[in-house]
Amino acid sequence: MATFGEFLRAERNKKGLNQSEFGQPFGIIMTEISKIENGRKKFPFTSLVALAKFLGQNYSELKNLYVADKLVEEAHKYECSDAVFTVAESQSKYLKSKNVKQGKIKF
Amino acid sequence: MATFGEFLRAERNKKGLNQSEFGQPFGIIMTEISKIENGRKKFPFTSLVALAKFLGQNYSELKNLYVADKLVEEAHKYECSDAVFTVAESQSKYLKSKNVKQGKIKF
DNA sequence: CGACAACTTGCCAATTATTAGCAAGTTTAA
DNA sequence: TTAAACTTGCTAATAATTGGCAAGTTGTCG
Repeated sequence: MATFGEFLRAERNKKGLNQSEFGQPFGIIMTEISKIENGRKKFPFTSLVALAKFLGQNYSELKNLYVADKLVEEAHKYECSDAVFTVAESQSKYLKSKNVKQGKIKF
Repeated sequence: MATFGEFLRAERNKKGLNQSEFGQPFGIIMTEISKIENGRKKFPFTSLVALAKFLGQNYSELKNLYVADKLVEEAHKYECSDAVFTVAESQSKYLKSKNVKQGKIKF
């Protein structure tokens, strides 16, 4: 499992495109693609649906990869052990069960 | 496993303090503590060490709780399933192994 | 029903973070 | 050495987060 940037670079190479060509469909210029592949900035979330189509991949899975990247960055920023992801998962489950009980189906 | 805000509120109640008193040692006024307990804004990270001491708790565990809260918020913002946390963990492990191979011990 | 303490929320200005794009520099391969 | 592909530094614009005050709730006690 690679980072989102590395994943993008691999997909781009599969298609034999350079950064300029790859960015075209999303209106992203070469230098931005470079920064994205190198993890210096995020792929714009608003283009993620288009990206999934372009890559012929499942949107939800792609989104998971995308968001996971952010989570990892956050965890490393705070120098957390990987245990933090387990804690997060149980907090998430807790929140959902709480909201179900309160009738807030919004999850 | 509760949210960080709920956790704080529980700890405060254990000590029998009101929000004003609880915020005192960290220089945080009542309305801010309220927002923090209700998850409307973050406890300042710069005071987390002091908080751990004040609560007599292990700093790393407290930090995990604190950061996990952020991760959950992010995951929900993007409407991700809990699978995202597992993906994140494996991405994190991948990054670490990659950095070890490159001699960057910085994790 | 007041009155008071404890708490929540809305709003705003100020700080902080993130972004897009260009310019300049680096790498790679012929 | 040259050119294409890529990376990085810088800056102005945009977006996100914060602290604090004011105004509004809630809950309890007499």
